[in-house]
Amino acid sequence: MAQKDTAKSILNAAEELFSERGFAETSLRNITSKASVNLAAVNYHFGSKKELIQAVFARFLTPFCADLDGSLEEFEARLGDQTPQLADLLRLLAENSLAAGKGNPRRVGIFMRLLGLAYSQEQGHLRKFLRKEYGAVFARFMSLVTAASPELDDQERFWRIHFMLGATVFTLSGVESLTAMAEHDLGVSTGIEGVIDRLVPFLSSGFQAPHQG
Amino acid sequence: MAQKDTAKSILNAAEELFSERGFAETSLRNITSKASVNLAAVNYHFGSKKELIQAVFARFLTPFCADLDGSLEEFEARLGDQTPQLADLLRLLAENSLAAGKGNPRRVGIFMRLLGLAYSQEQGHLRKFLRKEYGAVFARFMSLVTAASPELDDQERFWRIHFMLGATVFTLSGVESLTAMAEHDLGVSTGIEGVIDRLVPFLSSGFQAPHQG
DNA sequence: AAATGTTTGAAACATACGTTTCAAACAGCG
DNA sequence: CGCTGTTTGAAACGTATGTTTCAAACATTT
Repeated sequence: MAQKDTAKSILNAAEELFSERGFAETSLRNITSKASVNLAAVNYHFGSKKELIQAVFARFLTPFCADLDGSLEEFEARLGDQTPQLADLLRLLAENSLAAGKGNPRRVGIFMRLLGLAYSQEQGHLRKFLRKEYGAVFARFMSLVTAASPELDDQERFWRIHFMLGATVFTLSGVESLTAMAEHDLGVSTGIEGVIDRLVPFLSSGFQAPHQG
Repeated sequence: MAQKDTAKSILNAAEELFSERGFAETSLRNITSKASVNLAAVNYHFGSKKELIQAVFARFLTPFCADLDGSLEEFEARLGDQTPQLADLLRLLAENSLAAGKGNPRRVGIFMRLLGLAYSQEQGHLRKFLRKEYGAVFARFMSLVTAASPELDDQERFWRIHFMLGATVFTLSGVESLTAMAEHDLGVSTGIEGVIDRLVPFLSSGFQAPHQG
């Protein structure tokens, strides 16, 4: 049983360290010593650091996207030819995200931070990998968002989608330090579910703001 | 005249490379070869890589924050004891940001990306530096935002501010690739001013969304 | 139990990094 | 000009990185 434990320990350590410090700032020696395995084990099990990075994403995204695709299937079926509601789509996404990190609520924040890093750091291989591997589910979700906002022209919708994406990635990325800050300054504590509960109305309202042509 | 040119060339190259690839992924050799100066010039003029990073931020933020502080002074005076409007505050911030990158519109995007990196990468020294150096202006702006939203409780306001921050940083960070994407997919091109014109209504509407207590 | 294929451990490898050194080139000024 | 302090250039330094090597340990099958 110690066989798979090595690879899994490496993934666990890498996931956490990458999300805390970025990819280039995290050395294989950092990872292997946190995971209590030998340095060579990374190259043995994953081939290279690049492939380790991709494996970290794959371990989270593959089941997540499969589940999301199922949820979308069901959502579309239940919808028939009705117009979807944006808030429902956001809720669906939120439910799936929370479910993906079940057992460990920190996982969602960690992963949002990783996604942010994937786009802010120069990891060309990662972007290609993500698009190739998970682009289809993303496109399916987006076409539902389009159906949910027939009043917007393509340009306005394009930008508002990215405004929503930014608000979400940014706040959920930093959800740990932000909740700590809120607790320190305001004396209240909220879990990630609480943040999402506040985020959805914000996004819905912004996305459906009056369109000044 | 070649004296100050060396330091300035280094700052220009560093600003661009840091924003493209992050801090750790950009080596001093990358910077000095892009700037066409000797490697040792960085340590001579700035002391260390850390101090170079801080100098890049200082060159942009020091004049920006001074101008912003002036604008806020004027805004508060003009306001008297009226309640400020959030949209006006956002517009004021946008005007100052655009003015800071006058001559080079790319500059705003570059700098947003740098600010994003400052918070997403593990650069503890940078966060301390920024807070110490520019925290006061930030706090002044925030207290106006608080005055502009008396209907929100502290917690809701706290989160909505960060939602706005996220949408802004994320979209303006990637404004170059996003406008390219919009042009490719939708056949239209918008400058950063156009993006900000779309962003402000989105943020205002989200920030003032009905508060479900 | 023996043999085989898989996984680990300790060490070395080549390379790239930030930083330092020190002599040469340059500036401004008496 | 000759001098002094500042800036540059080429090379080296020490350290840390990703990767490779190869023998030892292990697990699995016959």
